[in-house]
Amino acid sequence: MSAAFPQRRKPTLDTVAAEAGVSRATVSRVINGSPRVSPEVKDAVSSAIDRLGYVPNRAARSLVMRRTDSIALVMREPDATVLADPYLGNIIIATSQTLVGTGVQLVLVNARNDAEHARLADYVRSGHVDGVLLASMHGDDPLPGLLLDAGIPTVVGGRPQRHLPGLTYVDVDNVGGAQLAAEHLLAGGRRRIATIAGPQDMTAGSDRLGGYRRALASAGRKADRVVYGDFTRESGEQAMAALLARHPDLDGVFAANDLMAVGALRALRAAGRAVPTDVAVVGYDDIELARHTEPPLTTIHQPIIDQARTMTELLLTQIGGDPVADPVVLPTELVARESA
Amino acid sequence: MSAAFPQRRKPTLDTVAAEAGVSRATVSRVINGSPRVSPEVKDAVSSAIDRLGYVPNRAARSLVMRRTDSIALVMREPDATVLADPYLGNIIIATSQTLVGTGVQLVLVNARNDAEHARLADYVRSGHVDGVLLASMHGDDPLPGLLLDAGIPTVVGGRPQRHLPGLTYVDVDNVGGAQLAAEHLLAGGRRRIATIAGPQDMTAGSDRLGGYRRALASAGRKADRVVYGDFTRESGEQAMAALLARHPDLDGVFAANDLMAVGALRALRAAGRAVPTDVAVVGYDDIELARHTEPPLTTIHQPIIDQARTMTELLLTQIGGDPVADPVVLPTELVARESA
DNA sequence: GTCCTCCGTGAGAGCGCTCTCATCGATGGG
DNA sequence: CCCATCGATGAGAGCGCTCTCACGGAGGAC
Repeated sequence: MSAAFPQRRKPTLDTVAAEAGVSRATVSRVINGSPRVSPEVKDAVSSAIDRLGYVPNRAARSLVMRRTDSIALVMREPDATVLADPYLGNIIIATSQTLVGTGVQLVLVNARNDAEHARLADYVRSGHVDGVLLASMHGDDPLPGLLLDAGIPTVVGGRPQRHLPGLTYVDVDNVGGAQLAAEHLLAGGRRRIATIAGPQDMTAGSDRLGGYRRALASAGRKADRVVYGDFTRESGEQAMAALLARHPDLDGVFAANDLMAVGALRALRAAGRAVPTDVAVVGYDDIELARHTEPPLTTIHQPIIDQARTMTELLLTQIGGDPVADPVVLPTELVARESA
Repeated sequence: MSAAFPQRRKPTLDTVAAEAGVSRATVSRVINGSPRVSPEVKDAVSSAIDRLGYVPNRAARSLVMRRTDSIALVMREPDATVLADPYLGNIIIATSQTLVGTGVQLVLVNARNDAEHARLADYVRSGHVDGVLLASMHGDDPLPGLLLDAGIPTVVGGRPQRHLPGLTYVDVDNVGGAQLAAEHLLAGGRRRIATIAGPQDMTAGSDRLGGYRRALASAGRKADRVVYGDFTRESGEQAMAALLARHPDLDGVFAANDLMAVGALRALRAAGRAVPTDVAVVGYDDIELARHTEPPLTTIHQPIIDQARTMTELLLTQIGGDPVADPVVLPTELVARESA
């Protein structure tokens, strides 16, 4: 608003110091809110800053501070999956919103394969970010360990396959959520229940199957009707068809994610089974799509926004010097619609 | 892989120079690929770098280079909208993927209101990024102008309301897409067509209405059946109900986005009209949801990935010193499913 | 009145890098 | 045989900032 001439040479601390008639050190004190500056000098400096339109140079600051006031959000995901599933988009946006007002910037890093992992490690070590948020790790990804060894504050989204002491994570309660889903089916009077499970090399996949089994066990039933999919709609459709062939009498299905549930709905329709009359279906994730299916899908809602916020907050305190916090597991809840 | 001790003090240029027995300047030359270094020295330096696990400090480099090798992606959007619509997520991910391998980093900036705009301008002027990508601008946002004045390379996504000379944008062809949609309805034999238009203070809204009108005019028909929504599903549902009440005889509808089309589908079902038999519906955006509606939605596909890629490429060349390129408008295409 | 404390301020070093300029040895033309 | 030329290398300044330390003056204790 008050920059005298748009394109004159950018003012530096010295420029401001000269304008205000004080030393560079004093200007720095004013900018950083040091209490040891007299009110008059402070005002003089502030007005000089306004007059010149001075903005501190972040590179210079981070060079001497060895801090960058920015964190990286690393996504590790093959392209197609990323785009079909709004999960990552939500994580990204929620993270960025949590950061608003903290003065910390979000750097997005795409590490799709191992080659890019090497780059990434270098990048982080070059001191360009103060900490790292890891989204959607697969299997036994080496990245968390690498970062931990390098002493970079790191928070993982989702429980890592292998627990590393000193590495915090924020997970949503997959076990509890799946349990909720199965209990809902049971409470609805369904007795011949099956599940379309996710890949077992992902914790989301194995935990959800575990929760499902636990619920059935508590009710004194065997959980022996299991077919596996890979979290895509197509796999859900095939799995449902296989389930129907193998257990024609089933009356309830829990799909480990909504996309597979959508596929199941389609297979059920093709087989002439009415939902939920003949077969009740419960999904998992509560994606936008779930409220628009025919019938609308009963599913498990995950607090993605909370997850992103919690991850960010844990990372910031850790960067601030606090000891590494304990892992956090956020509760999930069932959203009852019409499919079960 | 080869860092001797994980946590020794980070090596600097001087460390490497000492290790290799050369001067700091020579090491710098090797790192930056200068041709004026003898092969033997080059090898000696490279191996010293490997041995020490040296990684250049970006802050120091950008301090002297006045370049940061990173760009900002600024999103301007109220929270709710962002999360419901995967558009931004796609733009973000596509941008980040375009940047892979260029050595340029992506910084995400959330400027939700005017207060945050001021911060943003400061942030950009503090030299933390070399250029700015503006996503989803509304109305006559002052931000593009601010950045243009500040001399920051900037590329806008979508056509800005007010054209600023010297500001490039990359748009998808909203006019052409809407025209395609209307022509598809006409080609299908529909004669009593209406449209659910979007907000007219957004170019996507007004351009799509324009394209629709143009198609009808070419066919020698009046485009007088227009109701406005705000791009939400609810508004689409209400708009469709209003349209039905006002023009009970209509046989085709073009909704300016898929969410409103989904609402329209619901209103149509509630009114007992069969789609596409009684009324044909065409949407716009080709969101994931569109392929799962009942019936699957015929819609206009936008090359979002291309848009993000093009924006990024234009920005990079501009940062590289090329003159500001002309705006680019990318073609859209009709995806025929079952609703029309 | 003297000494000590404490507060506000300035001087200056140094963060890790790039780049200009100087240097030095080798090469070649006259 | 000397000097201009050129290519490889080193010395050193400086990017804009923070922070330590020193300093001068005011105020309080004795």
